[in-house]
Amino acid sequence: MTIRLMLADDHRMFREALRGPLSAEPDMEVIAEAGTGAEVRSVLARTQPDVLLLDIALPDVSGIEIAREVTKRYPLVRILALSGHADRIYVEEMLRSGARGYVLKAAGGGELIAGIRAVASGRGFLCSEVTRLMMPQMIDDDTRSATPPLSVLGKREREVLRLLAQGKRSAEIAAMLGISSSTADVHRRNIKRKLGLFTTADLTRYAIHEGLCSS
Amino acid sequence: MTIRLMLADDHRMFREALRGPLSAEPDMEVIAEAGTGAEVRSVLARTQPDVLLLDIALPDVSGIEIAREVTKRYPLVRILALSGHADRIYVEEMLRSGARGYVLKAAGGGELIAGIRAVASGRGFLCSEVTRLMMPQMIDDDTRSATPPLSVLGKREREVLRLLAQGKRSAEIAAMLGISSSTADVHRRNIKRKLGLFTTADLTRYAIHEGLCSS
DNA sequence: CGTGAATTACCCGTTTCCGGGTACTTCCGT
DNA sequence: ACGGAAGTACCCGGAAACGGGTAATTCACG
Repeated sequence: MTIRLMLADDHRMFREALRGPLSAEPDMEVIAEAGTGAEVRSVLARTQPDVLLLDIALPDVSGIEIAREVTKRYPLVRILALSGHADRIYVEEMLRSGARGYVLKAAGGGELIAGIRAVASGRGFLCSEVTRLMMPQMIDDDTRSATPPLSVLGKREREVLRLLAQGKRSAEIAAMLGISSSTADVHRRNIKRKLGLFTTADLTRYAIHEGLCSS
Repeated sequence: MTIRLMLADDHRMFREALRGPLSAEPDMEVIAEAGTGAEVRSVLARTQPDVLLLDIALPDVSGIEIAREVTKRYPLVRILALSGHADRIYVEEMLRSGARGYVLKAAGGGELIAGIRAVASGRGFLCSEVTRLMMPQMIDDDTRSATPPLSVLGKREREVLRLLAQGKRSAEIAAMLGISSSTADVHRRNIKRKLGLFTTADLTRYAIHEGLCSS
């Protein structure tokens, strides 16, 4: 039985290069590609693969959001997340959002193929490095790994965080959002408390990391 | 005549996938690979390719720095930069550091192969999107594009910037570098003046963008 | 050798961020 | 209906950043 694949990654060179080895597998066929979240949506509206290889960092919308939508709208499509970075927050969030597996680009093609087969047959799959990363979960006290997901913040808090990371001062943020500067300060405090962060640089890095703004 | 290639990119999956199409070209041969700057150095010490395909974002050291070293130490090795991002600052800096060409990963394999051939034969090469990016050079007034390269900062200034972006306060930076907090403040002011930036968030984004720290 | 930049260090007053607290309203889930 | 969280807004004093200025030393380059 043939596994129909779809590749979603903004690096066209990568997609093209990957098509060869995957198509060479006797049980695999690449039926579609997409370079942006919008393209993923539009392709899926017409045809659904068995397995969606989804890069977590699409240029227009995060892989997490796409994974949520796809899982909800096309529950038969199995998502295998692809990432350039070993980062626990992303792994957890992607799995929570419906991905069945997670493979690092630092892994070899062999692990990718094994992952595709695993999720196609209904199992989960984590590449070996991600498995190792998730292992010390109970004892790892590293602040970085423990940074909460963006979802702990409310809508307003996310807005304020984005503007802070863009370099706006409290007074500017207040003016932009039509609130007082006291309120902007309160949001800043709440954001820091919830994320366990301290300085504006910490907040900025977090915001970039979560895709709220770009560097 | 065969062009001997070396691939330097931290994504093993990408390197593996790219090897196939490149080796299939009758005039090309992939002789080496590297996933880190350290590996690039150690491989080059033993053997030099004709063309080095160099990803600008290696995990341990920036492609800019590697390009500088390679250009100085192995002037016969021609560097073709590979990047996931169309960003003028990087393009200019890589070209200044000795790269003969620049190709985006968003480009197709065809442009990569054309680029390899061009630099192997002594010409320069920019993929079409990068060419377009460099075009409006004279009229583009966007602050973002005008942000100066990291090289405008002195050694100390770069150290201070890195620590600022990591969330350290002036007093902490002073203690860490063995200087007074006044001096740390002066460096901060000079950095802002030179880069034309204002807030700590601005500095943090810049530092991340320049590869001085991660998000 | 002279000059400019980098590095070091301080003065000052102002603004912003920060962290402690207070309180009210609205919305949503149980 | 009730409770908790989000959103709004303020009080306070202190810390840190900010931006104006001063100055000295060292180093690299023409």
